[in-house]
Amino acid sequence: MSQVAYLPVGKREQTKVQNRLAILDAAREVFGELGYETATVRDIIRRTGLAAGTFYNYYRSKEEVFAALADDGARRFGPILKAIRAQCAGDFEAFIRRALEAYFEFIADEHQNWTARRPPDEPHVHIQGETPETTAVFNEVRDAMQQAIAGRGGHLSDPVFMAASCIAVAREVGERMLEHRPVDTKGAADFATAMILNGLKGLPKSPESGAPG
Amino acid sequence: MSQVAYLPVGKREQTKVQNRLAILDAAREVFGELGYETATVRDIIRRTGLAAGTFYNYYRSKEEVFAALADDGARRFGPILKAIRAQCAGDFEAFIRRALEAYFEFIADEHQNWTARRPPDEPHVHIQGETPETTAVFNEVRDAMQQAIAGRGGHLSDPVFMAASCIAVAREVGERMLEHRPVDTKGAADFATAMILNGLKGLPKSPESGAPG
Amino acid sequence: MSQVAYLPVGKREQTKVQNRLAILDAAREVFGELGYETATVRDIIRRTGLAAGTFYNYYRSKEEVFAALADDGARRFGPILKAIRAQCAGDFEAFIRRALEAYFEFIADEHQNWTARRPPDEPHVHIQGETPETTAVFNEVRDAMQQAIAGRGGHLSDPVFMAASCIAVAREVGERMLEHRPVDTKGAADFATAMILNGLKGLPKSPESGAPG
Amino acid sequence: MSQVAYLPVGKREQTKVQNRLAILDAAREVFGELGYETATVRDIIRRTGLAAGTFYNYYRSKEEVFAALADDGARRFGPILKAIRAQCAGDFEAFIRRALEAYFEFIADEHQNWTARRPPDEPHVHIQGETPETTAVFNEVRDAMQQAIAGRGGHLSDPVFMAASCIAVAREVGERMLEHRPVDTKGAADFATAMILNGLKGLPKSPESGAPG
DNA sequence: GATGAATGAGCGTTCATTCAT
DNA sequence: TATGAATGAACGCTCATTCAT
Repeated sequence: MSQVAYLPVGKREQTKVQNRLAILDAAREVFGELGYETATVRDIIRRTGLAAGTFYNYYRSKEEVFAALADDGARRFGPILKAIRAQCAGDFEAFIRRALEAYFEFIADEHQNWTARRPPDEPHVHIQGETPETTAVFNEVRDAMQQAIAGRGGHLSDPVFMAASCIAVAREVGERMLEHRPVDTKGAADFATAMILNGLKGLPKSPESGAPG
Repeated sequence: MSQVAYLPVGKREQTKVQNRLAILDAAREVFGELGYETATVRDIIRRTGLAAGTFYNYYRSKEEVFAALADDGARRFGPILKAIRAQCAGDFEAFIRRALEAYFEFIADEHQNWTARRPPDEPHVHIQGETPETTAVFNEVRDAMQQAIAGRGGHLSDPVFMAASCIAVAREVGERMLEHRPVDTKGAADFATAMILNGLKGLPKSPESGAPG
Repeated sequence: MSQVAYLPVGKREQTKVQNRLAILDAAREVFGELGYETATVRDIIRRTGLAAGTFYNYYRSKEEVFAALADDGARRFGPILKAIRAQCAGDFEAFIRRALEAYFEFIADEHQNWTARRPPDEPHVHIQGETPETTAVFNEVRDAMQQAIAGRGGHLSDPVFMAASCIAVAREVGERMLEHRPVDTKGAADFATAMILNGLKGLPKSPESGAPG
Repeated sequence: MSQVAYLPVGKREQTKVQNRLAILDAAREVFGELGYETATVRDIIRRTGLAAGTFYNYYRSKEEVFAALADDGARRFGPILKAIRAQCAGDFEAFIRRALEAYFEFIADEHQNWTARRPPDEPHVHIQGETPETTAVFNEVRDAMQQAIAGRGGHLSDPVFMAASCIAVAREVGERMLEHRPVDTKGAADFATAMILNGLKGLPKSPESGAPG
């Protein structure tokens, strides 16, 4: 009967953590399969085996569980990206290359973990590449790129267009990558890096091109 | 006493045309603001001041009014794009440049016409660049680009990644362009053209680059 | 230009009469095919080629056109039944027999006229036997039978049950008759008459059987 | 401390059972008053005092609650009828008599239970005898009669007319019976049995009587 | 009188959220 | 805290009826 708990690891707390994780997992699946709009809270809790009301003990709304997933992705990816920025200080090209590599690896992992959990051969609907987590990570890469581009001295055109373009390339290549077996993160990173760096290199030098500042 | 009516000009016909336009306009706004899933038929008709049932005198469903908007865009843009393809046969770079110009001009027009119709200073939520019409036009450009890229002889990397990237750049640059005054279609086209053509030029030459087949 | 009209037969009146008839015909068809609940006013007017609003120049509601059809049947059948009652005064069995014959002939005619008007081989839904008109005629026969039964001197059981039974037999046999080709009104009348008269003959003699009075 | 629960007795379970019954009762009333087509789900739930959505916690659709009522009747009456058929094998007249008795008793019970549940003197519209339950029971009797008639050796006229007539008599007599106090099932059964058996006996002997085959 | 678009109450149904147990 | 039935606003859509033309 004696129990010394240095951390909240009693039965109750374990259950709480487990339930929270179960909801998150289910939500990731459901959002991935159905998209945010089509997915319902019922879809999520049905997959956990918990009761409908229990959902609201953990998240106040469908929106909040979505945000929590995104947070989770950001929390795991944030340090990685920060390290890359530190290592590549001053070397723009190296930063772009390594950030893209990390991004593609993250979303490939995410996708793989999640699809791996399903029993094989079970009937299931087509699965979208985007989940809140991959979206959040994408947003982090985008912000980092925007800062890197905006902060770069030199002769380049409008940084808004530049960042938007780089981001767009990364997102699209990432989605295509996930659609093919085997998932080839190196190939995707090579392609996107070349496309982005060469594209940026060739841009007109005038920042007064009329593009928004 | 002589009266030659080239068009239906009775009051009834006028209101009919007006109502149809009002519904289309409202639908464009609502889809732009909320997206297809979130938008409801009631959102659309509420904005017209018409009664709920009246919507269904003009369109059989939410899907149909969406398709009508997309059709409209495609119908207006299709011939333009076809002419460009004919004129630039064989000249890939010229095709890319002119297709992008035409695309940016189209969405700029669309956006302007539509925002111009609103009473100024009326409170309204931020409006996304994407409407069914611009989406349809965008899809046409995408298809044309994919064909152009896939059909190009030579040593290039995976056309799936290439087309996806070009398209993504066009879309993102287009959205950023619309967010700033004055809307500078020339600047956007210059930027996107350079980004895409230079990006493509610098790609690794081996089709075995690891990209999906 | 001279026109001597003893009756309202001007163009206007003709159209009015024609429209009224067209609506009645269409309503008979539609009620027969779909039943009162499922049938819509739109179904009726669509079949006339008239405009929706025109319906309401002739009948105030779906209910009213239904009643008008019933009236029409009653108006045509009433004199026939009255004549039979006069001729068979005092002869209960003859009255039953001839009333049933007249009833089966009426509904067979009605059914035939109406199905005959359709172009052959045109696809159409299954058609119910009952229309407001046949229902009305049925009601007249029922009332006559109830009176005849109630008014008969003698030893019989409860007239409410008796009338209900006779009526039920007539209705059911009538419906089955219409379902078979060739429509055999004589056979139906023979059967129903025998069933009813023999059934009535064998009834227990006590009017105090506890049945409602 | 020992507690053996044979039935769920928590408050929740009680309300659930109560609600289910309330919905069934309301549905029986509404279908009886308005008929299946005219009745709406809202009519049903309004009468229970429950919220609109609650209906769908118990039944998936209007159709399903109707089927549940019919099932209920059939489930209760089926064994009774089966026993009668077994006991009367070969004795057609006994079968008819006892089947009719059982039928009239069933619908009388049904009617009584249901009207008893209403608060007395509350204003309410007249209620038809037919509910899904009585309809289902009636259908069972009909099927049994049709088989008995069709399977009987001998010289009789068309079984289609015969079965239809017997059934019609049973139905109509049943409805009249319910309309009068006190409800006299014995009187109704005596009457219907005599009417049917005598009616059948007196039928013309030739199967070529002109009735449809 | 004929027209047919406009109306709006009402339909069956869904679903995020609440709350008594 | 977990439960799951209850809630009720909102959905897409239908249709009897009205009314300006």
